[in-house]
Amino acid sequence: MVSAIGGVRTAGVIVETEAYLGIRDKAAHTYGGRRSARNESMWGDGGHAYVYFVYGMHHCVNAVAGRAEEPMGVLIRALHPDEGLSQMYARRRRANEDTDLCSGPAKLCEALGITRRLDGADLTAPGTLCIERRLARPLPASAITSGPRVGIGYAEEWQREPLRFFVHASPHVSRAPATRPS
DNA sequence: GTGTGGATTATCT
DNA sequence: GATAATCCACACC
Repeated sequence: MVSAIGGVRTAGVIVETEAYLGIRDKAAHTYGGRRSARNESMWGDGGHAYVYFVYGMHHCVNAVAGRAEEPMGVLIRALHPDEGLSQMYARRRRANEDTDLCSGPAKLCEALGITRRLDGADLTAPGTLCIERRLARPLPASAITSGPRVGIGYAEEWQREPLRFFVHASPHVSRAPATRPS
């Protein structure tokens, strides 16, 4: 994932995501067909960004995945930063090491300068925000682990669905693999 | 190292 | 008026 703001590129390899499965997923902003100005871009065609603001101070970014009128998305939870690190440190004064820059959905938005101004951006074409192929070859499936999603305690049975995906060997994921849910 | 609670505001009811 | 797809600081072990 790449941002280019004010001519400065910052980028990293996506190492952690969560899936949100549309109107039937209780954890999704679009559960039950809820549609509003805030989540409008989730209802557009896939390949665009959905950027939202939470907890009065944080932004998070999704890649919209469904077709138009199918509000599915992939929350980008962590990156392995590999370009524009000095700019990331400038945006995140509190970070002391590379693993503090993008190891969380709100952190990576701060590091890449992503705000609601970029809501709806086309991720498939070069621009201020886009997703590029950054690895020479895809990771093997064995490098990726799934587990329960994070921060959605209100979602009842959907809470435990293994819809979080992360590269288990990466030190840049947002937290250690979840210990078994009883 | 681990656990707990405060910050802070857009958005919806 | 309540809630939220989070992060950070600080207390305590």
